[in-house]
Parts: sequence; C-alpha cells; structure tokens
Amino acid sequence: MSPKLDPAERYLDLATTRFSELGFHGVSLALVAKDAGVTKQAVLHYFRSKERLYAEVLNRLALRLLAEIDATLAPTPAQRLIAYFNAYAASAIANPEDARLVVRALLDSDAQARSWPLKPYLDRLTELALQTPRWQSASREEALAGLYQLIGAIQYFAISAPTLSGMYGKTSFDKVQGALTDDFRKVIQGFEIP
Amino acid sequence: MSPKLDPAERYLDLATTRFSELGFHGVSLALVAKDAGVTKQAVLHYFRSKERLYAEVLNRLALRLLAEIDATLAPTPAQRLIAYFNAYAASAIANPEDARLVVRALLDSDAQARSWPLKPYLDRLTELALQTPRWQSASREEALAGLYQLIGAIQYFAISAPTLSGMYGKTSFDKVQGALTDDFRKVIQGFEIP
DNA sequence: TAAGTTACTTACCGATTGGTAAGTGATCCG
DNA sequence: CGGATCACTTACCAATCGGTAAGTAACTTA
Repeated sequence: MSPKLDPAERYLDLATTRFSELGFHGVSLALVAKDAGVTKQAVLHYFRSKERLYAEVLNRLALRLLAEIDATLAPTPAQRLIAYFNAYAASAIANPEDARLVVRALLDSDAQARSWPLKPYLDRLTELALQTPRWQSASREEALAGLYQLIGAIQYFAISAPTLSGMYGKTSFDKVQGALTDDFRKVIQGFEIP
Repeated sequence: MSPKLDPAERYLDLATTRFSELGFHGVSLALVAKDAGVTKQAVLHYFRSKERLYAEVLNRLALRLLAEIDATLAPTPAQRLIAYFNAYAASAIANPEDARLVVRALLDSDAQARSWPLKPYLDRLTELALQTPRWQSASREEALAGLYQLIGAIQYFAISAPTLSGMYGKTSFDKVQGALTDDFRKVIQGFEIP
C-alpha cells in the first residue's frame, strides 16, 4: 500500500506544505514532526537545522519548476512560453502550494543579492522570453521584468482563488483561467493577434 | 524638529515596516519595541496583543489604499483605472512596503472566509473594472480575477525589483515601469489601442 | 493643590523555540 | 556471529515568545 517512501523525502513533502501555508517563521520543527508522527529530532536527523530544511524545500521546488519548462514543447519560443504559462496557471490554480512557496521565498529574500535558489528557473525563462516577438528587441532587464509580471499575475491569482471563493461564495474561479491566459498570449505575442 | 507624532502612530509605522519585511510570525513585540527604543509593554499598552497590532496595521493600510483610488480622477472609468494602476505601480516600485504587506496578508489569510480588511479596497476596484471595455460584459468574478492579475503583476514586480537589482546588478528597473503599465493599459482597454 | 490620566517601566510567568547529547532497537553486511 | 549503520527516541538546554501585574514619573485638569 505505502510506496515505502524515503523518510527524508516524506519529511520534505510535509515541510513543503507547512512552509507554503505558514512561511518560514510560522513553521516549527515540532509541527512538521507532528505531521509525520515522529519527534522533531527525527527531522533534525536528516536536515541539521530548520534553515537547511527550508533550503532543501526550495531547492527541490526549483528543480521541479525547471524540469517543467524543459518538458514543454512547441514549435516557436513564443508558443512554448505560452504553453508553459498555460500549464503553469492550470496547475497553480489546482494546487497553489508551489506558488505560495515561490512568493514567500521572494518576500523573504531581502534586497541583498543572496544566493537565491530560484534564479536558474528565472534565467531559463528569460532566455525563452528574449526570443518572443514581445521582447526580442528588448533588454534582458525588460524581458525579466515582463516575465515577473506574468508570473506574478498567475501566482497572485492562484494564491487568491481560495480566499476569493471564501469571500464571494464557491463560484468557480477556475473557469476564469481561460480568459486570463488568453490575455497573456496576447502580451507575449506583442499584441499581434494571429 | 520631531513633529511630536502620536506614540501609537509611531509604533504602528515601525510595526508596518517590520511586518512587511518579516511577516506576522517573523516579528516579535520585542523587535518593534526595540525599533522604537522602548520596552514591549509600551507597545502592548496601545495594542493589547500582537494580533491587534497586526490588524491595526492592515486596517490603516486598507484605508490608505482606498483613499488613493478615490483620489484618482479621469474622464472615463477605464482611464481612471489606468491612471490608478500607473500611480500605484510607480509608488509600489518606489516603496514596496505596502505591496509586501498586501501579499503577506493574502498569503496568511487561509481559504476560509475570514473577515479580510482589504476587501473594501478590492470591491471598489471591481466596480470600476466592470465599467471598462475589457470587463463591461463580464461577470463580477471575471472582473475580480482580471484585477487580481493586474495587481499581482504590479506587486510581484515591485517586490522583486530589489532582489533583481541585487542579482543582476544595480540596473535601473524603474525605467522598465513605463513598458509594463503600457501592457496593462492595453489589457484594460480590451486590446483596442486608441 | 489634589485627583486623574498618560506613557511608560520593572518584574515575572508558563509555554514554546531551535538545537545538543546520549542512548536504543532494528536491519544490513562481512 | 559481530560490528556498523540507520532511524529514530528520551532527556535536556538556554533563549525567546506573548502576555499579566503592579508600580512610577510626568503631565493635565477641576
């Protein structure tokens, strides 16, 4: 029945959920341990501190995000970027856990340039963006800024959806997704609707 | 020299900064007190608990945001919305503190419909959005979702700007702002470039 | 001048925090 | 069979957490 998951991997999963819900400061080792049904020393056995546990959670997330870009195939860079954002928006709305983590990581990383685990993911996206009509003649900074807006729009909406449903009734906000990604398609294609 | 600021107001200002930097769980009463050069009981004298202090910070923020919408004047609803977002983007990039707070508040409010202090602000914006070409024939949910994307794009970029500058050098990301708000203008106007 | 009121302070509390040290039972390997 | 490794546990720690209680010095008001 149980797939005999590596204990460290299991703790990492539970920590991922908790960190996405409560943020770094809101999560205690005891809470993660309680979720796993062990003592906190069991968690510390694998990750020597709370900092390392959190770093590992972010590293794993970055790898997952990077893999999803590479798994997206389409004829042109613009179409590939659109396909990626479509898939990302869909999965983010269905499961906002990753989006919450990314935003929290963004908020918690201060202005100083510390090593930020999500940088490779953004670099990969930037390369792609620079080959689209919207940003082909733009600077790297402009492309990066544009991407941040698109990612922000998706993540923000994904994070808000549960709260919105709570405030405005259980209306199906997932149906809205089609319209929004349509806007993105137009932005990426430089407002030249094919 | 000192404008003889109300002590409670001063603590509120300092708490706002700290909560935006570190989130609710990351801020201790002792930290805010240390910033103010007093003991934590001085802070507790005005706000009877940390929860109340945080709630007051959010309430004040919501009032400020609401006032800024009302202060934005333009002939048509679409132009007013565009003007507001332009002004908001500019101030958010210049000072991301408010944006950080809003995003943190959004992350920390769980899916359950609890009383969310920023709701009136969003309601006001939604009313405005429903009168623009982009959403005039849309449902309330669609308009709200669209707004969330725009707000998300602005706030996300504003929050990221310092980190981006840290990672990619002190390039002036504020110059990018013009281009991004241009995209928004087109979205709001329903991709009908005047 | 006496009585509040304001704006704090010191003293203290139990609970929780991240982390260390030392041990224990089960499983693996030669 | 015996040592090593694995996956934990119990025991413990100083520091910090939010919050209560009681007191005090300065200022305001009747």
